[in-house]
Amino acid sequence: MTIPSMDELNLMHDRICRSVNDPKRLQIMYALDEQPRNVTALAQALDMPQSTASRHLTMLRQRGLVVAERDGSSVIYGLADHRIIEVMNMMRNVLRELVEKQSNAMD
Amino acid sequence: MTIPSMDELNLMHDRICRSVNDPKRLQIMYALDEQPRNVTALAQALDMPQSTASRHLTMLRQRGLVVAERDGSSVIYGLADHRIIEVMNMMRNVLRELVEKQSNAMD
DNA sequence: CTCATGTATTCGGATATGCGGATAGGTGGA
DNA sequence: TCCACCTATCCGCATATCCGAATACATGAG
Repeated sequence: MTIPSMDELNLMHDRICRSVNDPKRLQIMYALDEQPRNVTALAQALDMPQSTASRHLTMLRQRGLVVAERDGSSVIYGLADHRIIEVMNMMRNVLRELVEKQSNAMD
Repeated sequence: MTIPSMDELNLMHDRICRSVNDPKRLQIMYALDEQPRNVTALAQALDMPQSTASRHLTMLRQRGLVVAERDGSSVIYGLADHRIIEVMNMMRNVLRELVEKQSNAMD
């Protein structure tokens, strides 16, 4: 894997990093990975206003991280690619190490 | 790996997602992984103002993603954990799939 | 002590982002 | 066609983020 060009970095930032740069969106993606849902159900499950859930879903959908499928009058949202979860889980692992190092530094 | 709590998501966002949410910081981390450097050298290599490089480095350092070591009058910065690169590379892979899907969708 | 060099921070201003109530728009059943 | 329900968007406002020149601060050499 070579060193990425600025073009690739810009694209990566715009599509993925931005998407992941909000705790509620992280929460939404984990929830959708666990179980696809419509906006209302998602908003209720995560205890957030419908407009907030819809806004985030629209954003994630535009970036291609989330997929929408119409089902009657509602729209079922699902995760486009499970590897997004793997990316986030890897970030969790890195985080753990960071926190650990930080505690050691207090000695 | 269990579903993360909001606390963990907030921490993850604050420490890692935020750090990664800027193309120049992505660039900086790849550069430091390839070769630790001082601020001036880094700024020159990446063709950005010294103040910009320093500001980003300070930010990454506070989050623990980057490590600083004094060497005389200069400060050598390096990547704290190579797995950060792995996270970014995984994002690149996901990105490729997204872009591919997007092209197919144009048929 | 003074200078040269490298680093960190300040500053004003532009831009981006998030929020959530209110509202408009779409969909299917009766 | 009317209604109930679900979804998307609008709006005003608050906050966060980034920039880069200028400036302050730190370090080591002479």
